[in-house]
Amino acid sequence: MAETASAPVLENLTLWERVYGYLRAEILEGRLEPGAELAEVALAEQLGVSRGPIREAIGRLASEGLVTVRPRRGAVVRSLSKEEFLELYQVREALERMAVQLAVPRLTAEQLKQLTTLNARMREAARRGDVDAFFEANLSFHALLLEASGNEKLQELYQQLLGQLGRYRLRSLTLRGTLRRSVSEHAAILRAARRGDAERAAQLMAEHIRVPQRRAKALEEAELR
Amino acid sequence: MAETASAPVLENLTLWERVYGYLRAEILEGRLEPGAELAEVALAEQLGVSRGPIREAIGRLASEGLVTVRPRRGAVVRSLSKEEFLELYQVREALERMAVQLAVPRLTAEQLKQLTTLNARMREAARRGDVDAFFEANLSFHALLLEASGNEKLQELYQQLLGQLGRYRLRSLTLRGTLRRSVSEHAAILRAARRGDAERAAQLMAEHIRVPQRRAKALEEAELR
DNA sequence: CCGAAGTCGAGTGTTAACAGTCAGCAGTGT
DNA sequence: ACACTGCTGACTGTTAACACTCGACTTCGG
Repeated sequence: MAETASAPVLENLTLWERVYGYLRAEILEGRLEPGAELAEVALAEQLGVSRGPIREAIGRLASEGLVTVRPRRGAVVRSLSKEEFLELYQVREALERMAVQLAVPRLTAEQLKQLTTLNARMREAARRGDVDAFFEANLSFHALLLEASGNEKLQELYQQLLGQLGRYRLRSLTLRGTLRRSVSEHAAILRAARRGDAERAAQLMAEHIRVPQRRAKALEEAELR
Repeated sequence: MAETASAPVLENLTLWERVYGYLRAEILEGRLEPGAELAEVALAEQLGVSRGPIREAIGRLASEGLVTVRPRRGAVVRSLSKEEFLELYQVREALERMAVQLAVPRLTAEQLKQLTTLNARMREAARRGDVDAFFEANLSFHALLLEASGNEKLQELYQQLLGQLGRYRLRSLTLRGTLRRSVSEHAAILRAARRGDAERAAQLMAEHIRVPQRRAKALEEAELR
């Protein structure tokens, strides 16, 4: 799972944990698409383990919402309906609003600088039209705020949520105008944060996250990638 | 296995699902206290199944935060430190604030009436000093708001969170003055809701949930029940 | 040609046994 | 008395095999 190479940390993970990490990465990085079936026997042979650890890994993934198990009929990679997608986005809004509110009074000068740098990188990527670089910096920006909240449970739930949402990317979000708007919304959040106005920053973040929601609401089911 | 008697619903659940339900109830209803060990062999014998389903059930509970598994050293019912308790409460604040914001524009006259009735029941229980009745109505009040939000994922996470938090009850919350204050905060939320002022209602709910947080923050670790 | 009952196979749910690990304890040496 | 080493038992992690379910295909009757 994203091995930080050259780390001779002796891998003391149990088998099911490694299977879990493998499957999770396969799903999050899109090699297993929504709807794909997870056959226990096939996976067991492919990975060289028995079905026990496979089942435990799949159970865990199901509990986190990445796969759906239909009792006696096998597991499939979960696919989200438009309604489910919107619901998850509302939860994200709730969590991230709270994260900002908690983070603002705790932000160090160093963290503020990092956030500013990340937003500058996004502005630059938007100017070049480099969508991938934009989204990467964007992810870091939001992740840094979550980290700065100091609430580990909040971070954990947020990461889990992103895992489910991240596989779906709205085309309309890659428009250049949309990218630029996103940058200026971030800037406004940072201005409020520098003033120490947590309530205002949180409010702006909530509105910022509502933008993709409105876009998604206007889409047909099929357009959800 | 913990059959809800006189429910002839043909139980088509798999074994591990029933074990899961049994253990979950044991934990939530306090028969298994935080720190208690969950020995696989003992449970298997006690419930008349093999260790497989037991392991799957425990894995699921771990994923939901009700138990902690220490690899190769068994599972124990999770106990929360003061810091973890506070973190979870902040997450609850985030979710419930969002629930109210979503619920207010959707509330039917029927639901508003139910909420008013529940709050009246709480006022009456507070007057009598009937703490149990108070908390029961209080739970229903909050649950109804979550339901009215129309967001199933939000409800699911909320219930999961309550499962973790519910086992710890702060003594200071049972003081009569605290109960009365809670009732009037609910009333204020309902007034804002009737006006259709979602933002204000959400704000009041957030503050309402911050009260127990402040109480908990002032406590020593041991006093957390 | 169409529908219903029967059969078969693939795959999941469950079990029992094997293998390895960790905590605790006894014993030895300093 | 104390620390360290090596054993032992209990328990978890994993495996392979058995049992049963459900879907798909075949077959038979109308």
